[in-house]
Order: sequence, then C-alpha cells, then structure tokens
Amino acid sequence: MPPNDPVYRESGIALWRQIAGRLKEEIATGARPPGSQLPTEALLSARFGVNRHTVRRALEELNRDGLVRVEQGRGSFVAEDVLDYTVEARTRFSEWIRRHNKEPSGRIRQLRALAADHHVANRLGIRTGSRVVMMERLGFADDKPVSLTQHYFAAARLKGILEALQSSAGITEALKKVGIDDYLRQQTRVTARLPTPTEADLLRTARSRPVLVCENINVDRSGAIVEFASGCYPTPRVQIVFEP
Amino acid sequence: MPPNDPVYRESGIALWRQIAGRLKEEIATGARPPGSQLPTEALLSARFGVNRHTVRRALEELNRDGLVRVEQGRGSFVAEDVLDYTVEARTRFSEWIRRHNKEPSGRIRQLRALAADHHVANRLGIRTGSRVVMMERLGFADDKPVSLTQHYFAAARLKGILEALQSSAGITEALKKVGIDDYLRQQTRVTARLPTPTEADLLRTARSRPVLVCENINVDRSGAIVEFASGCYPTPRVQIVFEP
DNA sequence: ATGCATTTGTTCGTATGTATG
DNA sequence: GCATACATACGAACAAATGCA
Repeated sequence: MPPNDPVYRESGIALWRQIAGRLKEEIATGARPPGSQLPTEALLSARFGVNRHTVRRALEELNRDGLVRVEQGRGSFVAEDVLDYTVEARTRFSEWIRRHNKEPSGRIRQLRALAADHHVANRLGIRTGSRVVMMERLGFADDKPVSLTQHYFAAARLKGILEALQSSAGITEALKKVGIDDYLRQQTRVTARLPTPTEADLLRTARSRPVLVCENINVDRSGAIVEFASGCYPTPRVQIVFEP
Repeated sequence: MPPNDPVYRESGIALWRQIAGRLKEEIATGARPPGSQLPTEALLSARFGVNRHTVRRALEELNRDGLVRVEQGRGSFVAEDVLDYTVEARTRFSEWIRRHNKEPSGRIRQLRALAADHHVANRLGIRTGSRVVMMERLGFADDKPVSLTQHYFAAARLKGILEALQSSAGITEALKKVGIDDYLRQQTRVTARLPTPTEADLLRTARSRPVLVCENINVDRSGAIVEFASGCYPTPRVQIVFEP
C-alpha cells in the first residue's frame, strides 16, 4: 500500500521533523482532541510512507514536548489538560473547577447513616462503631468525571446532618443548616492505589491507571472536626498541588 | 491432616472471634512483624481446623481494625507503619526520616550533566536544551528504600554544582558550596503512576502498586529557582501530608 | 504474548444454635 | 410447643488478580 499522505524527501527538513510538525498541527487545531488515541506507529508509518523508526523519532519529540503520552502496550495519546487541585485552607469543589474555567456539577450516589469503621472513626476522632453519615458524590468538570468522594460526618456532633444533606445543594449549605458557618481544611493526606472496577468506570479511567486518594480533615473555627472526606481522582488528569 | 492448633468449640465465643484474637496477639507481640505475609487462608483454616469462611471472617475484622492489609491474588500482610511525608517550606530528606525515629541514608545512582528536556526546562524556568546537572538518589529509612528522586539544577545558574555534589554528603551542603545558604519549597505537585520495573525493584514494591510522584520546586530567598526535584515514593508505605 | 499455579473474592446452598414472641 | 429472625459455621464452585515460567 502506498503512503496516502507522504512527506517530502530531500527538502532539507528531516522526515521525522516534518512528521512531528504535522502531528503537532493536528493536535493544535483540535483535529486530535486531548485524550484521544493516536494511530499506531505502524499505521502512521504507512500513512507517511516512512519506516516505523522515523515515526518513533517524531513521537519521541512530541513526548518530550509534553504533547503526547506514550504508553507501552497501549498506544500513544494526546496529552490531556491537567486539572491542578490546589490545596488551600478553604478548598471547595465548585471553586476548584471554576478556577479552571469549567462548569462544576455533581451526582450524589449514596447518602446514608452507618457505623464508623476503625479508619473513619480515627480520623473523625470518635469511637469505632459510632454512627456516622456518609455521602458519596461523583464530581464533574464540564461533564467529565474528576472526583469520587466519600464525605463522613459524626452523627452525634451534627444532629440533623442527614436531612440537611438531603435538602441541600452542597455540603457547605448543609453544614450551615446544622450550625457550621465556616470550616477549614486542617490536614490533607495523599496516597494512591489502583481503582476498583466501579471507580474506574465512574471516573472513566483505565483500570491500570492509578487514582490519587486524597483524605481531608475539615474543622470548624474552634478546631473541632466537622468532616472527614476521602476522595479519589484520576491520574494523570488530576494533579494535587501544594503551595505553602 | 488434623488441626495442629485448634480453636474451642462450644466455648461460648464464636470461632472467628477466637481466631481474630489469636492473630491480633501474634501481631502485637511482634511474632508477626509489620509487612510480613500471613499464612494463606487455606493454611490458617487448616491450622485452626475451621472452614475458610471462618478465617475470612476473622481477617475481615483485622482488616477493619487496620491491623492487616488483604490483597487479592497476593495474600494478607501485617500493616506497615506509614511514613508521613509532611510537606513544609523547609523539607529535607534526613529530617523527614529522623522525625519518624528512623535512620536516614542514601545511595547516589547517577550524577551527570545533560540537556534539559521540555518538562525539566519548564520547571526550572530555563530554555529546553540548556545544560542541567541531574542527580538521582535512592533514599532509605533504616535500610528500607522509601524514595527515588531525580534532582535537577540549572548549570548556568549554579556554576560548579556538579563538583560540589560530587564532594558533598547532601544537597544542602552542596548548595552551600555554590553560594546558596538556604532554600525553600515553593511548590509541590503530586501525581501517581505505576512504577517502571527498575523503580519497583529499587523501591522493593510490587509492580502493580502505584508510586506517588512528587515534584518540587525549590527557590532561594530571592525567589529564584534553585532546584527541581521529581521523586517517587512507594504506596502505601509513604503518604504525603499537607498541613496548612 | 500465553498458559498455569496460587491466592483472595463472591455467590450459591445447607445446617445449627440461640434468642424472641 | 411453635414460628421467626439472626448469627455462626461449613461446603462447593467459580471469578478475578497476581506472579512466574
């Protein structure tokens, strides 16, 4: 099969530079949207009528420039814009998303009371087995899922929190209804793991791509713990940034 | 094969509770050290002379209590103490480790000059292709590997940095030799990915377990960028903590 | 890449003892 | 005595993840 889109030989510009330039243009114009998969190296070499090594040289360049991401065994992908999750004392989901000029939205997946396990109880500073209210919420930026977070509240400390959450648009609003006018982030703890099948599905991420797990403890002005939240965020779409 | 360490039936205490208690004791006494693998469920059920479900019920309890970590396809492991990597303005490796009452050490794996790629140049605020000095160092806490970090320095800004690093015990000392008395962390960026085979090997972590990738930009007192460092840390042994 | 052995995870079904009304 | 509900315990089979050759 002849190349259907050949590059110019003996033009004084190396073939791989021409190819890199063409692909850069296709990415810049939006013909290849962020996150989309590039053709395989074999297909590209057929298209341009060059050896696969020449295509690889071009892809290497695009990779070094951060325009594409090459994954062994999977393929090459146009780099996605990264959502920097900047951790500050007063971090709210909607503000985070809006700062990136995207439209925040969310879907509540669970909202119920249960008994705290060891981990949750520890973080909330209560006894294992105490009643807590848990809300699980899937967060979107421009209809793309970016977070899946479980929020935990000590039922004894925040009477009526379940009903408040049911009748409110957001957490800040619900906490106001139970007398918490303001809350601050006391601690943020970050780790990572592979997603469960459900998480991978909800966050539209590959099962082999880790999620960042970000645990927050939020306190009221007196320093009493109000909320413990454990959220997961798909990499590399989301990165967590600290600026002291 | 008869059980060699049976539990008491009709004792008024559920079998799974007895098993959980025995295992808890073995962990508490140090007979099963942190990170060690428990016998398989099949072996445990043979040892206690019960069904595998009964053992699983006990392991579930220990897992909820945070004493063991169960991993499908691998086994159950005694929980390890987590090394909290607390991000502060003046974060130094040795101080981090000593704060956990462990002995810091390190092994330099690479130290050389090279041309900055797009990413490194961006972070250092220099042009792509500029000369940079890179030092790769494997960090240990009590002889257990906990970090693998590449440190980048702009060669033009820090003349003699390569020689200074060669003749110094640590980065802080080397920077002093080239006139940087103090440096502060300006930004920390966290993401995660699966380790390369080499990384997994060096950090003694499973290839399926993600590493946290932590990128730092360090500046001198005038705000000029001194160092860009990109380190990876094995999860869940290391967690990154931020306290505003 | 493929298959195999090992190990945990899930889902059936069955049976038993205990507490409750 | 009887019906019910619940936790406990066992058995078998299969699914899914891991590691290795």
